[in-house]
Amino acid sequence: MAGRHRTFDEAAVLNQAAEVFWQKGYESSSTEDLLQAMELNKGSLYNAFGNKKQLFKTVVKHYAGAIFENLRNDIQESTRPVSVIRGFFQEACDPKDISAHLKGCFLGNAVSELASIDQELEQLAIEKLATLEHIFQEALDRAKELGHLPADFDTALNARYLINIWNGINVTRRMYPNRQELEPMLKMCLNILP
Amino acid sequence: MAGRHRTFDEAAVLNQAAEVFWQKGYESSSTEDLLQAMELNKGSLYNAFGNKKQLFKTVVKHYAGAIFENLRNDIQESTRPVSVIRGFFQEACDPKDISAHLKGCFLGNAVSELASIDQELEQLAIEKLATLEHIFQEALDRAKELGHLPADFDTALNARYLINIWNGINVTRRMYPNRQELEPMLKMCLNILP
DNA sequence: ATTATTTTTGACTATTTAGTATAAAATGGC
DNA sequence: GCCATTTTATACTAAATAGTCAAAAATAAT
Repeated sequence: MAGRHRTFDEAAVLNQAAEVFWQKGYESSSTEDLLQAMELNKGSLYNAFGNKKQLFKTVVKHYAGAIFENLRNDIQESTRPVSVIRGFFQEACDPKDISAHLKGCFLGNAVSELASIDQELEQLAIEKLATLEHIFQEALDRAKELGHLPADFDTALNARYLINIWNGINVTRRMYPNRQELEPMLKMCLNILP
Repeated sequence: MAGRHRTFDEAAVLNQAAEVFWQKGYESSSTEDLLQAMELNKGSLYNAFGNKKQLFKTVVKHYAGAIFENLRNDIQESTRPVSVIRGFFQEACDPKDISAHLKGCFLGNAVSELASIDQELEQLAIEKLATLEHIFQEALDRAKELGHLPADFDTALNARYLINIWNGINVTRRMYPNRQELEPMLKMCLNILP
């Protein structure tokens, strides 16, 4: 295996690309925007990632992979999985990084934007949102095992309820980008949990 | 006031433009797309509506005006305003026109897309979504007057809850574009209503 | 009828877009 | 050291983009 080595860190440039796609969406992120954020030259980008669409797919998988692994770990390691879920939603109402309010949910944005633009990319984003729903369900299942939820608690239905709240918050937080206007509503939404 | 008359129906071409913006979003709707759907020539469009951004503003106002007037009428005329709200959400789960599932909510899509692209257009969409929230509240207020809701029912909080469900459904319906997968979750969401 | 005003039409422009091509630089295997 | 291979750098292209312009067509007021 001869040849010159990559001079950039693949994970790092994918994170930079994720920021751009997250903030501007798919279509409005120009290759120039991406190149500048990733600090790459055109040849390097096309050589390493193919084209804009393939880059987006790689970025979504990289991004979702990282987020979901963290969340799954937090749930597995916690003795109170319901609290992890609550914290996940609380963070959306009151993010450390205020720009998160403006950016919303990367995956939800992608579904909205790409529905009539690119079926394949939309499906990828949908698949990842469904994975998040499934992680919610895993957390609820674990809470049930721990006796924190009643035996007849429908974890599938409630996980779907939660992903819907999540999808909602990520638009509603743009309407009301401050904790005070969101928290009472969120509290009400999460009344279904102990 | 001399001069040639308009040969097109303004409301009709705005509806056509709304279809395009609704389906493809703001940035991905090219002037060519709009021209073709509106069956206008370039000069006519720019003469009548200024530019793409102004057209979008006009379209949003036209669209929201029509929808909201209908919904307000339905609420005012009904003796069961809660049923009108339920019907509004039910329609989102099981639309007569299946393409509505793919298009989602025009206003919610606009908020998602435009957040980091155009502040002014985002604010307009947010304002219209807030109007929808306010219509929900009017309906709940009326239901309270009619004795359909308890005297201590917090209509503002519940209206915010409902707009969040609405924002959620419009992404979740893309994940599950069929009644069966949405209805049980929607039923659960609307358990807060009698 | 003439004239001032408005709409319609379609050609035109300057800019931006995603993606390509080609050559130089770097590197490992022999 | 040489050569095959890979990455990097940048100039380039073809297509699409939003928006302009000037002339023709239509109309109302005088």
